[in-house]
Amino acid sequence: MIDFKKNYDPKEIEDRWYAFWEEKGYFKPSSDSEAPSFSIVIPPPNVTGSLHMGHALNATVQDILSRWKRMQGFRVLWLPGTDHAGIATQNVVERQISKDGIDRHKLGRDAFIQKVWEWKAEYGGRIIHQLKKMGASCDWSRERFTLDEGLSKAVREVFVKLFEEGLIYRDNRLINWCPRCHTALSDLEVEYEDLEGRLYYIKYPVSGTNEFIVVATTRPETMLGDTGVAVNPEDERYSGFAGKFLELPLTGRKIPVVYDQAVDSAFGTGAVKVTPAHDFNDEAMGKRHSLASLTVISEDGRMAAEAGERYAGIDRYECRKRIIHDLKELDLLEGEKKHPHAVGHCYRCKTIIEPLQTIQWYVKTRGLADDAVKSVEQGRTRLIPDSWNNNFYAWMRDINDWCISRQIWWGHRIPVWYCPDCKTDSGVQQGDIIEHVFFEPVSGRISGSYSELRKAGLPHDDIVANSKTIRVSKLVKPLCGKDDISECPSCKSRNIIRDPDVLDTWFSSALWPFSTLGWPEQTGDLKAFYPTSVLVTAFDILFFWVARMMMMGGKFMDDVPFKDVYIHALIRDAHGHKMSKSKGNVIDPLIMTDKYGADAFRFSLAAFAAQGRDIRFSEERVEGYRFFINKLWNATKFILNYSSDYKRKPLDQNKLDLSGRWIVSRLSFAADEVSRNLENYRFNDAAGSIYHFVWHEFCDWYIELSKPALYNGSEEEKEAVLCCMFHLLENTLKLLHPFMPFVTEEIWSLVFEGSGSIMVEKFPSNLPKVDDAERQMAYVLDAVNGIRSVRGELNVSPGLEIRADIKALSKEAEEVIKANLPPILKMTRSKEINVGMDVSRAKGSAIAVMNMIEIYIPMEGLLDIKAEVARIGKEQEKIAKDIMFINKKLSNEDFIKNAPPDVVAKDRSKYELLLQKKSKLDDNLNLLKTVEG
RNA sequence: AGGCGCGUAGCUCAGUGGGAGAGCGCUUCCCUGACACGGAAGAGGUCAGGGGUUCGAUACCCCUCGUGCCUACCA
Repeated sequence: MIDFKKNYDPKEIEDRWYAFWEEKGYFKPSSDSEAPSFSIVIPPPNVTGSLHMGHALNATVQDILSRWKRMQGFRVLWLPGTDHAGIATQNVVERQISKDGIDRHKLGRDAFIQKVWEWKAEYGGRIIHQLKKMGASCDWSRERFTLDEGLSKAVREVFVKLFEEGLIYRDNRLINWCPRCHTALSDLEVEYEDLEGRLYYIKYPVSGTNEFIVVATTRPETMLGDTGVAVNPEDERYSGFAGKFLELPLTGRKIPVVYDQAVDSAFGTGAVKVTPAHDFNDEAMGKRHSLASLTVISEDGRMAAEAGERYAGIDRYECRKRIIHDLKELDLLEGEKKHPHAVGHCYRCKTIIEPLQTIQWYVKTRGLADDAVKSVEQGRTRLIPDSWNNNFYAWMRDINDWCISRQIWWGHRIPVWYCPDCKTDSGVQQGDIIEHVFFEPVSGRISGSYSELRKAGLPHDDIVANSKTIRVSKLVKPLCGKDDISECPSCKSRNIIRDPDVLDTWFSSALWPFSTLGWPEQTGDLKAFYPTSVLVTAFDILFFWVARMMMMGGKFMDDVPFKDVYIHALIRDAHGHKMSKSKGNVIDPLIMTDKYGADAFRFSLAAFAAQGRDIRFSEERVEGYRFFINKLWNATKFILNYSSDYKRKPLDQNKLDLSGRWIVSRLSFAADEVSRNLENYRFNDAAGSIYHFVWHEFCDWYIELSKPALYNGSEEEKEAVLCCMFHLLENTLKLLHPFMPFVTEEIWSLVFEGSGSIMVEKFPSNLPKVDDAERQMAYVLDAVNGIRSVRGELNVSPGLEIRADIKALSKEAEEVIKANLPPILKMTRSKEINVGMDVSRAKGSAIAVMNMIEIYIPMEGLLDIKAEVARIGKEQEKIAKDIMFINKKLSNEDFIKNAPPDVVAKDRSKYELLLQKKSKLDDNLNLLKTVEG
């Protein structure tokens, strides 16, 4: 006899089973190369991250799919890993070393990177460990990191190829710059937030007159870089200013008035200052009118030398105050007012970004994006739910070139070198236009062009090693190669300078579906598992990541990276707010697994995961699913209680009684539902199907129906029931295993001792069905439900055993009920039930009218006639309403003419049934009234 | 401003061109030999509002209101 605890306790078993599976190698793809492949690459979590709700849902979905497919016989690979999160990781380590007063520049590039690797070795595995707690069946032997040697090789290969094809290029234009992270950011890495700003009205004197043009701006500090003022050509207020100049206050520079359609006359004063070096719109406007571009804010967010002596070196927001103050002194500030507007922030550190003109590397995305769109349009990649298609198309249509260079150290360094000793095509010495800024003075120099510094006697290596920033003019010819370059191929100089920038982390993530499988080598994994079967992700990285993988996959693999993209919801708190640390509404998934067990938590996430809607997380529901697991546990315990000396036999349908045939049929139905729903990524429906079967069919009905046979039945009856029970339990556990791996494995091991792990069992399909069981079972269900209703509604004491008379309206009904009397008696707490086609109502009986039977329950003078009349009357009313409704439909010629015949037929038979029921209710009611009960 | 979505039982949400379902909560009753993490019986909904298409609309179309998100702009 197995020692079965009263209630299920997940704590002691989860880690044990996880270790067991891993040790057995079950997470690795089977070596059966004939089996069809099923592959998933994990969306690599940030190596600095720890598991949050989003990861938990994401991992649960992937694990359900992986375990399910594995049980279906697929050769499953779920490949895990993390990304190196360039900016985030660098920030973490910089903070760490700054506690010891160390700046990364003092440490030097190589030593700093070494520090980051050390940090990664110590803390980088946290999220992996947390995924294991969730039960994730990833193949850890294939775990990858975006900075691994192999993945770095892939990055290099891709960069060089794109460079050679001209799809990667350098350009000098305005980009989003984070002054704190000290790097460029892509468009996507900027988050806009509404802030309460101020709109300042500033008077710009018109040269040679006493007039002013008043401009309105939210960023007065940028006026130092103004190179024009624009007005709308239609704006009559400004019609006379063509060709005139303004005197830019605080600088004395003369700037032109230009006319541009883009100016909104209704906003502010209808005149807008133009600062091409610090605003994206102004940059475009400047280009249209050939205005100069003057950078007045530098990379650290302080005013640059060009801002003038009075302002240079002070912070951009301090400068704003000073400008306002100075304008007031000059009486050039006409006014100011509150003005809410959206301001871009760095997605990593939340610092307000500064548009800056810099030279960066870009990927030309147009053609790649068009191909990605085609793969969705042609269905080679499906987005699920497909309501995302339009969003995807729209974004891809408007995509800008992708800025991929970052001015940080942690990441894939750009494989490009520059030779200062060569000349540009136009004959300029390249060393003259490569500018170095040192971290601290070297031989008394803090900056200068490469040529100058060499002339001043600094050795090449010192110049490079001490450079905080290297600005390489666009004119300098980049040297790019698969292998590192140590000498200039044309002039053979060994004094070459490597581009200091690294690539955007997403650049390497974009290669993830094939770089992790060994590309650029043509590996067996690549052949077996690319394209991957499905990508599971949330919509918030659809563009960041999914779109870019599609672009790169199409370009380098000539095939989509995944056939399906299942886009799951975002998890919000119970009030629908996004979870965030600052709001303090974060729920830690590990606390959930600790409190309720990983299985209950996973099942909840699956049950929440309806397509197309965000999830409001409710802890109560997790608790509810823990109860469900306990229910399963106790059902198992019940079976084992009565089977200690039972030897398991294969299911023989001929030996089953009606309830057995019925429940076997229901199981088959439930199994089909689970599979069908999983096929369609309907995880909530799949979870619901199995939940309903286990609780409301298996436990509520079959176990109860089988009790008489188990308690008092013959050996044969008992054996038939147990045989059925084990069939149900076995398949239920298998159906549940992808959702709840731990408890199913635990029960499996206890019940089906010696049969190995449930993980490698076959997922149920094509289970036996029984056609007529449902119809016949309806009589039994009606009998039980009818009697229970009467008992409940008339408050018959639960302990009181009653008698019931059942009038069967068909021979079949009579026979079925007679054959199933013991469970009906037990389930209705009846001591006696008379069944027959000629049974009639005894005086003082309560009444229940069902479809094929009528039930009379003698109340021994306790029947409250008035209450019973009211009860029956209420039911009559309901039926009368239904009859009226259907009658109206059936007497409508258009309905008969236009509705599908089966619908009409269905309504007709429903109508007949209702009429019958009504007449029976009428008869019984008359009886009640006329003969005083 | 444009786009997408949502509004169904007290709450959280499924759902479908043929008179609406679940879980939790609520009411009444029961520790009946798997389970009180349980069992039985109930109550509860103009499917946001208005219009249209249809024999028939909660579902499809349009409008309004409320609500959430995304994208762009905001001098």
